[in-house]
Amino acid sequence: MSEAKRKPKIQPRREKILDEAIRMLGEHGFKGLTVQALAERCDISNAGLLYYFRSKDDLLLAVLDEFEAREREALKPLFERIEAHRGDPEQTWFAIVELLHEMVARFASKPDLARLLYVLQAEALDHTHIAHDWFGKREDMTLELLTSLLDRFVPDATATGRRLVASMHGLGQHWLRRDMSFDLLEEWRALSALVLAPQEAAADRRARR
Amino acid sequence: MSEAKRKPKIQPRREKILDEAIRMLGEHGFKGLTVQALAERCDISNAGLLYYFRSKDDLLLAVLDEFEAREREALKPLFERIEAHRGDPEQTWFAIVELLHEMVARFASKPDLARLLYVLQAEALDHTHIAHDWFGKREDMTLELLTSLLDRFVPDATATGRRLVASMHGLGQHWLRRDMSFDLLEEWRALSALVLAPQEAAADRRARR
Amino acid sequence: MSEAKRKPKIQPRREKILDEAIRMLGEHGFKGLTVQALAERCDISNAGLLYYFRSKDDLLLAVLDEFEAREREALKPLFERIEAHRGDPEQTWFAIVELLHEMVARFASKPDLARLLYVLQAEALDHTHIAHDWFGKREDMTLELLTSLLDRFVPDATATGRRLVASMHGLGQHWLRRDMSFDLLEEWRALSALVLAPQEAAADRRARR
Amino acid sequence: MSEAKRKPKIQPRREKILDEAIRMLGEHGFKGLTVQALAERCDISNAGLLYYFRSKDDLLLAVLDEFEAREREALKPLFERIEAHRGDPEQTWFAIVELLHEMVARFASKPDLARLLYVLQAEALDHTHIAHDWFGKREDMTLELLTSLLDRFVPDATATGRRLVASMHGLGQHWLRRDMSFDLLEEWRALSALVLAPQEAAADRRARR
DNA sequence: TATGAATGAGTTTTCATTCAT
DNA sequence: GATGAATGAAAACTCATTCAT
Repeated sequence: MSEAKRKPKIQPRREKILDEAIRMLGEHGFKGLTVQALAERCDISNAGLLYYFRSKDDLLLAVLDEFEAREREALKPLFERIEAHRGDPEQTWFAIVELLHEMVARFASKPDLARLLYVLQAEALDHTHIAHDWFGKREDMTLELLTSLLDRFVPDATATGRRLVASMHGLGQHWLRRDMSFDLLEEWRALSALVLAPQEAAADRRARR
Repeated sequence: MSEAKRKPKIQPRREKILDEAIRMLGEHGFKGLTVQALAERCDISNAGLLYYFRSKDDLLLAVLDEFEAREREALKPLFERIEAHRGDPEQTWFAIVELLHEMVARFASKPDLARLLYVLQAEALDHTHIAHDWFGKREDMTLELLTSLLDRFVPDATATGRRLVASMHGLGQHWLRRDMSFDLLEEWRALSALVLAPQEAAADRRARR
Repeated sequence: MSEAKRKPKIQPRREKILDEAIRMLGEHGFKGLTVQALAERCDISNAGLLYYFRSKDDLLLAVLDEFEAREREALKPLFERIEAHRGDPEQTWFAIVELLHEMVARFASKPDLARLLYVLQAEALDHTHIAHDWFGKREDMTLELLTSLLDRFVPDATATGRRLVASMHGLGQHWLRRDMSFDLLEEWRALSALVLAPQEAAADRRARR
Repeated sequence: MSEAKRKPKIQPRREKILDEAIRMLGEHGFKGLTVQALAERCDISNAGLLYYFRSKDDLLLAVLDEFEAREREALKPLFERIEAHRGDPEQTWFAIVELLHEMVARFASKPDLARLLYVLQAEALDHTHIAHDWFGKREDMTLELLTSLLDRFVPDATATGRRLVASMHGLGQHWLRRDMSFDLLEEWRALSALVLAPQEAAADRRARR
């Protein structure tokens, strides 16, 4: 019974705010979010919210870091698997494909996160946007990661990485814009297969030998 | 004489405002744009600007329509060529590929327009955004267009159209995010080729016969 | 009759605000003044006031400049008289004494200005205060002015100038603190006479010869 | 043993706060001081500070009383000497002059205290300021004190007292405003000598007899 | 056509203060 | 004694919009 009482406090305030902020940022973007509105949704006062995050800017950065931490956490086992199969190219390849798939699966299952990412990313195209650099670095890292993963399998790993990133994000946004009315995962499987086709073919050949 | 008079105002006020608005909207988005700032850049007063566009919302819609009109105008000859080659599948196919290429070429040569599109598109993911419907319709139309064009060549034209749209926009955004540091057209040629590969192959086969 | 109608607008808004600001700044200091309160007293909205002065800081600086301009204007004939008597030391001396007297007379007749000066001056002791530099410069100028005026009559003009400035301000503040309950001018005449006593004596001697 | 324990807290919290408050009040005035900022400098929490002083207002009054207590303590021997020499006018006179000198010497050696006094004094010109009455009383007492001391030596003791107070404070403020760039004590000796000149002369005459 | 003046509604942020622990 | 959490009230400033001229 004491558990029942504790329930509403199971999620400490800070977490609650971050959660709600992710949702609202995804809906209205950073400029469209008002501290007031966020506070209301968290059943806390305006000033109460700013007790946890000293400013709206700080909140944004905190949300972004939280977002990335969650992402990293969720993808961690996939990276480990890739590492584990390092000796076996075929298995590594499958692991990489699965990683790409899982990245998209995350968004498909948590559209809030997807919206957050795409809306802020576009807003942050503006060089004066507080999150501009954050997204710049993130893009760099993603690209580097993919490049290093694909390096063994692909002639121009950079270009292939870029194509994957671009089409993945493009598809994700398109999916959101169409109100999630098609099967994102299915489509991604097809599209990524096309992007990786030459390599698949090569892998195929290798496998048949 | 009337020409002489017009000279210093070669670009009438309304045009000037639209032009400047395109730039500024692309930089800061709709919410990031202030009437004041735009007016200043146009050497006009706050109230003066709103004489031309009754409200900030109206201005946005006007910009969007202007944008589409220019787009349509620029792409018109391409559509006409497709129409003209209607009888010859191979020529039609080439015309379609060239249309796709030209779409991207437009953005590569006018990054302002590209920014405008992507920034507003993301902002408009918000269902309450004034431009939400506009972008919804635009997406529908683009998709329908591509579907109808590809219908004769592709088994699942809808899916292929979607893939093209998604990867095109994804690549465009990626290009902006990377500060236009790679050759967008080159990359798009490669990526679109991959997306269209099965069809290319079929077209190839057809051509050899 | 049209004059009667114009009456309430005889003092344009900007002037009205400056006037009221002088009063309120003198009462509560800069930090104690709220834009809101000032706006109310001027029968204008918060935002309306900031239409004339872009920020509270700007307002302060404007007030200070206005203050100085009025001061300069009021003292101008005195300076001219000093200049006019340049050839006659005795007359010059009387003119200087009268200038000092008039400086104080201004404050005695406009306690608002006196309060403004003293309150802000103390606040601006803080090096980070917006008006810190302004008061620094003003002090320098006053000192230089007095020094140059006294130079012909006094061995250490700098020290004498300092003593005059110090005792003048000290007396003025004391007068305000005692709710203007004594005759400021009378006291200043006596105090300044003491400060200038050695010179008076010398002048006396000269005169008797 | 209890001494050993106290060592790291040689200066108990309350003292520390008062000390730091004197400094900060002197820098930014009462309105410019934030409880938060003061607490930080004292390595104590916001709420912790208000445990010692129930409110910011209380703190101010406590600081003021502390200030006066220290002042009284420091000047005590001087008063005693005056009292001791009561029978000998010449010695009494010298003791009074020394008292005035010591008052200024205190400020010269502790500019923090001087700033505190002048900044708050000016702020408190405002009738609604919490310390307004405190400073009113203080001024009264100082004046009464000087008047009673000078009464035996001077025709108009009130006026002479006023002149001393005024020029003393005026000089002190001027000294702070000029960033303590001249020798305050030297200047005060000269200025006070001028203010007391007629009496000095009389005392002189008396002494020669 | 165009503007100067003005505003209502809202935005982020600050601050003294409270209270349960 | 002391603190973390929280708040109500207010502050300066912004912004789209209106209106008389």
